[in-house]
Amino acid sequence: MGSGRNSYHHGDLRRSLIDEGLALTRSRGPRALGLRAVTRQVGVSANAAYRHFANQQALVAAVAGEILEKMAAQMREFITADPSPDPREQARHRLRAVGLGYITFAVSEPGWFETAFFGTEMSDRQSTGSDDHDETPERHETASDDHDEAPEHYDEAPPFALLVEALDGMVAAGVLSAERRPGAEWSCWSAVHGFAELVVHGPLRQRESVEVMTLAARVVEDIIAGIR
Amino acid sequence: MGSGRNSYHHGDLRRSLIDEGLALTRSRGPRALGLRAVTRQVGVSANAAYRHFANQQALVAAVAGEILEKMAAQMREFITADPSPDPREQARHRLRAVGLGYITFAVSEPGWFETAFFGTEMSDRQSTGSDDHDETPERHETASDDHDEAPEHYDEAPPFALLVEALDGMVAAGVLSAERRPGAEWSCWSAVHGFAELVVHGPLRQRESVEVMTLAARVVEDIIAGIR
DNA sequence: TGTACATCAGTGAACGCGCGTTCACTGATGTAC
DNA sequence: TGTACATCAGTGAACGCGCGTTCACTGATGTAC
Repeated sequence: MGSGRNSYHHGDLRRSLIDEGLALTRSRGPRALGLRAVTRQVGVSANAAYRHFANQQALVAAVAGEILEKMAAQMREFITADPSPDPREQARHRLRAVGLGYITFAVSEPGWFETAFFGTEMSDRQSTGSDDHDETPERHETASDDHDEAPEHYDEAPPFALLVEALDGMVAAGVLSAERRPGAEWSCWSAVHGFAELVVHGPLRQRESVEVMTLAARVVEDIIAGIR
Repeated sequence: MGSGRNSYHHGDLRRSLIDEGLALTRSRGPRALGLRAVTRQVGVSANAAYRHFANQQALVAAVAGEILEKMAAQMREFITADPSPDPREQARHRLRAVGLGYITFAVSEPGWFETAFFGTEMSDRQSTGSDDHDETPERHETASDDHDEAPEHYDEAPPFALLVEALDGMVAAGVLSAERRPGAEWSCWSAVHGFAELVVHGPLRQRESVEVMTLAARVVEDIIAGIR
């Protein structure tokens, strides 16, 4: 039951594969996350991964899940730095922090950012595959493990949860009206995610990071102003 | 000089390859756009493409370029339907149309949408490749052709140009202040592009298209309100 | 109008690559007696 | 404490695939004389 122990053949290959997956995607993005590439890095035969993951997709999902946790952690860090005692300003700060945390993570870890979305996308493509037999697709038995796995849909992901909380907080603090609340998450997420894409894959790719964060602040201000 | 003529071996293979590239990406996205796949579809040997494109990337760029034109066309269609005689309302309508046209294109042609960005991204990754010899990289001689090619950076792309025009129009109509103008394109593009991503690859993927367009309208309204 | 020729758009085969996955296996481990 | 055994995490080889690109070539074309 002792977790880490290198007592056996490898010790904890599952953990190592995920860690190596994180390393590979961090520097080279989701397309570097192949079963062969990961096992090669770890120094294990290619099919050894099948003792721990049903297939490549399962590995990608596990890595994506951990990345989403890291992203949420970054966002929480931004939230914590909270100067104001005014609850209205606190609510605004919180929403701002959620947005800027999201963008900061994407900008500083583009490979991870891309993988998080690539991974979650992949994992629900599987349900759209064939049209023929519509029997229940044998819910995967891998569950009940820790919180390692990626959520099935990424609107259940931790970063999204933080956004929802922040918006609810805006309403509670009376700084966003209740009837403007529904749908506000899509405006916020769109602005922030779109900006991240423009920086990571788009025309803002080459810009200095100071400039990028200035523009990011503008985008976040604009969308917060806009949803009210 | 007659263009279409099936007078020779193929007639106009370059055109056919691009058309087939459009067909493939339309239904199956950018990853379906391989040299072998395209030539196979056209019914020509794999290496025949090299008579018309330096490499795969050049084909992708050409296809992406045509997609951006189609996207701009969609946006112009939205702009044209202009009911109001009031220039202030016209300016707002124009900006709204730019955003909704962009989203509509992405939603109705997700494969093309993805390809447009994938393609333009690919084509400037080449300049970031090696660090050793910094001699001038032999500007590609393919130029001087028609407007077939993709712009080198996609902030020069037709859809972006339409956005810039719309924002300038807002200032001209006095409905956006001059000092709020700089940077406004990034807020708008972020919101609209992000929303498109959420629909095409993200959590809004499965939603009904009526619902999607309702949400889209909200996002566009919010960001237009926010930039002022 | 007829013939020789240079051009160059296409062919077919091959190179070398990396991939996900499956197969029959081996051999270290913890456990039951 | 010592031995037999079932378990199961790993191995190594192979299957079959598709890819981009290069090579030496062929043969239809338009053109010069």
